[in-house]
Amino acid sequence: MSNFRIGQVAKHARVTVETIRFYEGQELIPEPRRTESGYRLYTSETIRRVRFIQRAKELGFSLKDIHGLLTLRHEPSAACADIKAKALNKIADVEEKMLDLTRIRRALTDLVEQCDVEGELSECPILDALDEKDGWVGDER
Amino acid sequence: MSNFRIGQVAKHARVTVETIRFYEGQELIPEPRRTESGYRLYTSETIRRVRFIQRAKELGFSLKDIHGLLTLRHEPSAACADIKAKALNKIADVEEKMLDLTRIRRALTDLVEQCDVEGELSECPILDALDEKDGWVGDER
DNA sequence: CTTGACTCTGAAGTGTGCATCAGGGTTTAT
DNA sequence: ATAAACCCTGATGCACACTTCAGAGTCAAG
Repeated sequence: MSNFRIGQVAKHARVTVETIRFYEGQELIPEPRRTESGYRLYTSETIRRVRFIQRAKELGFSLKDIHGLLTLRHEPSAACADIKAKALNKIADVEEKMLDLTRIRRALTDLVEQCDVEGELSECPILDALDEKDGWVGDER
Repeated sequence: MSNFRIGQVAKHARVTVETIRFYEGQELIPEPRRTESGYRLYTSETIRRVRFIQRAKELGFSLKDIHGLLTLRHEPSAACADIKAKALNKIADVEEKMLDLTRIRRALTDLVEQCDVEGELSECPILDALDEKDGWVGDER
């Protein structure tokens, strides 16, 4: 169930072979072993990794973020406490993303409802939806 | 409560003036009126818009997506049904993102727990997080 | 044993989302 | 009335995440 060549990995993970090689350069996937002639040989683990990377990207994580996620558990000499701290930070990131998504969805569902009730869209509920957590426009950081 | 110049808008929206002008070029914000000498004059509506754009970006929406969101409500001759369909598509996107984030958070909290209980972390739980919804690696489109 | 699909490396190019610079004009405070 | 702070346009530069060459070797099928 192993020994995929780069093209097969690409197909299964729905990316191009160049993306795979690029990820290798970025250390997002480990250097694979090679055939005698130099062809890369992968296992299905790599396919899972590449798929994970694609999903995480869609969620707004940068490749750097993703690298952090993927290497959380075996940092060079990290004490368990360090790993935990980092993981907790990531959790906070994730939760903020979720909160914002909730607001966006709220705005969108409001829009749909207005669509249902009237044939007419007077005001823009999308613009309103992300407002309330800031006060008036004049608030500074 | 109106008549902001570009620098004030930038400050209130926590971006640079270049970003504002860039957004104008991308038609993400409307062309503002001008003073006699050519200075742009905005209302607080623009500040709200720019803030909205920043949030949506953090969620992984591209500027093109955001343009779509912002112009949903007054498409040239779009039937309400078209607008609704677009909004529903976005909602589906958002909900998928939320599901994925939930899975990632789960993986991260599991990781933290393992950290608490043991000093030992066996396999990478993060990779598992986004796995189950695809079948085996061999599924094609 | 040749044709076509696949793979290799390294370098250069692309699209997005701005940031920076060059070379000016405008406003405001002192 | 002049310096500081702001604004203008248009061009160029930059980080990120790839994509596209260019030029060559490898392998399976007929």
